[in-house]
Amino acid sequence: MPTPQKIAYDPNVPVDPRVETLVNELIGRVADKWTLLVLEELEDHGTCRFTELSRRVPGISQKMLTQTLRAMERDGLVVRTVHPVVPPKVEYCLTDLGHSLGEAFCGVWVWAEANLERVARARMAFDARD
Amino acid sequence: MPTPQKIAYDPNVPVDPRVETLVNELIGRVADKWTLLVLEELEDHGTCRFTELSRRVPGISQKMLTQTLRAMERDGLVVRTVHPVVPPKVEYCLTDLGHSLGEAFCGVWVWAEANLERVARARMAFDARD
DNA sequence: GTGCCTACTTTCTTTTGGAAAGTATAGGGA
DNA sequence: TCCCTATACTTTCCAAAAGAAAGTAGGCAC
Repeated sequence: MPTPQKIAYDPNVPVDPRVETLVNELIGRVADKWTLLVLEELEDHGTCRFTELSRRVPGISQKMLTQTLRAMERDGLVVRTVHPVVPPKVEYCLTDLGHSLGEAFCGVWVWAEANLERVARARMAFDARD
Repeated sequence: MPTPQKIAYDPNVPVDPRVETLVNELIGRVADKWTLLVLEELEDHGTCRFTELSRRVPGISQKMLTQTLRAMERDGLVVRTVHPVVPPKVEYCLTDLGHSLGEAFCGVWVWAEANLERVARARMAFDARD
């Protein structure tokens, strides 16, 4: 292990550009509307079934829910458990990694809630120009 | 002001569903790949010109850069300054609000850098199944 | 005149997303 | 027996969004 793990970002330590590319790709994958909403739902309600999620996540289509859950499973964020019964029962829950991502995004939820009004005012001001 | 501003999320305090809808919408707007990458660039390099940004943000097209910057401007995240010269010179920089969003996303960057390998391993394991 | 510079805009094509219908399977009711 | 229900998808079709590339404006150097 050549370097100890960093805790916070330090702009004075240049990052290996290959690492930066990988980080950008991962951020692009993970910073997705549906991934975020599913993550939040699983954080708040723990283990969920497919239909439960599709009811809880506002506006998601079944297609996007399947895609999002598969991608999250592949990335190690959720575990998918199939119970071989009829009608089918499939449960999804967060892994430790998924939970840690949820915590990392926590600041963004807090920010959004705290700044709703500021953004609304900025939009009104912008739209009123000209 | 009916309630004091919350600092952290408390699952025991139910949130007004209308507020939750607005927060979801705002998250959906702001948690966008290009918004994040532009935000990072402006955090790291301060004021930037259009072409500079399009060079620095990997893979963005001019069209998406314009769209992203306009949306960020409308939301009060960046300021756009036009210098009436020829050839044109337009500078973009973060507002306080934009900077605070950057800080809120900081946890996600740290998470991504810290967990690159774990995600890579999860993907390999997933792809090796069957 | 021709070309150059920047910050876009426009046009066209490809990719992605959403809505709705279809699939498989077993049990229960008429 | 036939039909209906329930769940977790998959498929199909169409609209919306994103990407690539070319076009625009307008002063200045040559």
